[in-house]
Amino acid sequence: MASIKDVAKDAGVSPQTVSNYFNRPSIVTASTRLKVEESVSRLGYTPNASARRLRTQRSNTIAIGIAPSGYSQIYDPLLHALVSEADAHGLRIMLYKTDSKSEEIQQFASLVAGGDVDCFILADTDHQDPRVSWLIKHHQAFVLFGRPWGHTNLHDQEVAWVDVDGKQGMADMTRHLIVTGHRRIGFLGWPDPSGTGSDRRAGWEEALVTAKLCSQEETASLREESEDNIRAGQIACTRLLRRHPDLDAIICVSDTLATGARTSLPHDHTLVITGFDNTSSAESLGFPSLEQPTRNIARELVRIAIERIKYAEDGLAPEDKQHVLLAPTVIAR
Amino acid sequence: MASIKDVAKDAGVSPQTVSNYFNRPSIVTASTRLKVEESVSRLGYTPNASARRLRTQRSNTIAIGIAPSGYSQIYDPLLHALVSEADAHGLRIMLYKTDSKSEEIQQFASLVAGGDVDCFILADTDHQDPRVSWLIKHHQAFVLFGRPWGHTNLHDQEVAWVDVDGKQGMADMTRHLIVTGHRRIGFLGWPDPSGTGSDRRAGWEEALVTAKLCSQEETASLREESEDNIRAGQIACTRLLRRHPDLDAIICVSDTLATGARTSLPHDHTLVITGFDNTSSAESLGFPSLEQPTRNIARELVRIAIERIKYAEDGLAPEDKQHVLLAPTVIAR
DNA sequence: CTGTTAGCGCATTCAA
DNA sequence: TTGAATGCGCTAACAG
Repeated sequence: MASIKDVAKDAGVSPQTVSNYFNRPSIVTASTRLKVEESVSRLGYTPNASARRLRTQRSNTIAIGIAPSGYSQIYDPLLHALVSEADAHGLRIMLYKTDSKSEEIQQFASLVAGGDVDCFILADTDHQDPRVSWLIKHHQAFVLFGRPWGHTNLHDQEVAWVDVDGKQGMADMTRHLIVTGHRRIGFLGWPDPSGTGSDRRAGWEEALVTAKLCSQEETASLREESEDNIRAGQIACTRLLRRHPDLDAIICVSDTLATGARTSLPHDHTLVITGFDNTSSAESLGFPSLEQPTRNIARELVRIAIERIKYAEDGLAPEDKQHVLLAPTVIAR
Repeated sequence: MASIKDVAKDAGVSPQTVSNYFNRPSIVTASTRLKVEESVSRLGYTPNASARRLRTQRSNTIAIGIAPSGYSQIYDPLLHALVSEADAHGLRIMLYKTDSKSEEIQQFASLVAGGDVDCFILADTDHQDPRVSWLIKHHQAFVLFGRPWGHTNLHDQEVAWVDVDGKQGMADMTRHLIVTGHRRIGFLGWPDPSGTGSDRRAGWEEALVTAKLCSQEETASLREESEDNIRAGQIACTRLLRRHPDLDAIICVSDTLATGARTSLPHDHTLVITGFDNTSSAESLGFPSLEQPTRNIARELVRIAIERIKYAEDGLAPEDKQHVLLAPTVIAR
């Protein structure tokens, strides 16, 4: 494996010049640059990342925690988009395991001390999340995917986040149903407390009340709560329809609940069910849903990650937005 | 950030002893070990991974390529399982972007030269895959997820792989249908050439013929081919049923096609549809499916990865199986 | 069993 | 503008 010395020897310059060629090309003479360039390509030289990391104390790596089994907030398409986006900025994505929040803090400690990671992306944070406290205390760069619900100050400059505007999306979906002729629109949500759940519900409520389709008080009766699984969704949907047989649409907080609702109805039922996430279930069962702006989420996460790394190192405060809310897209079906 | 020297000073031993404590604990006296242990925990010391990598010339990292958009063979649950399994062996998972096979080889070159990766896991390889040739030529450790279909010698010791035994799974599913009273069992598959597709189809054929439910020649009429999307599955299912209205079950090569088939039928239709992968669609639509042995796949991939790394470095030939076929599980519904 | 010496590959001082 | 020295943190040899 060729090292910087081999290249230097081959090009007839000092190792330092080769280093400069990569890191500060502007200070190398054009003619020298040419010689180095040729040697580099001839020897197929690539700088050794570990050595560079040891020297610069920077890993150029973003770490993402993923829960080993079942549901994690970082969904597959987002991971793809993140890898692509990170790659475009010369950053690498590393995965680490997180069974619990306390275990995750252990991982932070070892990854940081090991010099393996410059910035963390965490999902599913809440009020006074111990992980967030730990990261702030240790001046470790991080970005949240999802607002830290319940955080006293959602716009705390120490806590950067990117989130999907569920309220906006649900309001858009509600308006879509209204303008396509629906008048009695129910809602299937998650039980409190759920920041994301309340936010999404608020979108439905506001759009409904604004359109004067019901009063604020009535909304409570037009909705049901359910755990996020198909069977529970079926039951909740049945309960809701028993109370309000006149509904002509039900907006669900997730595709999972929408799937439950859909499958609890006879196939030829005209009731419209809508979901959230536009998963393959939504496509297969043919119900409308809201699609997350995955590409933009990744772009913003990486942009902010880079700024946070600079901030953590040089202490220079980031100028651009550190709190980004992106609206999902209505997929009509 | 505490370094090995700090720990050594604190514990009153040499840095080397601290190093031994971590890497060859057996050669350190119990009493010394205790002292070191205390200092380590007091200072919160974690070895610097970059320094260790530079020194040992090993990254302890497995790289997985993921396609930036859309479908990749490495599905989400497998990624989770891999992270968990790798963690248990002190290995880390790194993701890299792969738009095309030629781009992927570029990535290989830079990741290897940068000392970032010890072993690659690749999916979706075929006959004379240029990526595989490159890796072998450069003595780079790798494992395939999925057999290299068309490879002259599937049990070439240079090419290790882990795969799911689709044929076995499909045969199991077919037998499951037979013993639960089905006699006319059709098949919805992918168009040739598809190694995975033919393999799965063979499972259905063999089980059917073995049970003397039809002759080998008849099977050709009992099946339809379709691209792997829902709409195409609906159409193919309709076509098949027009030809064979007497079918009492249809085995599909994927949950996607099964979803198409299922939704093309009236809700109260008694025809049984089965899929492959046991996705949320299978659960939501309530059709039987085959579940991939994710946990075991991850375990085998990591085990083989470790052996391949040793092999690539010390040249000592791996003893254990380098070609593993794992059967999926029938999820009856 | 422990301590000393040396160097992995690179980038940042300085001096020329 | 280029070259020579130094050390990031660690571990493999060796010597004690």
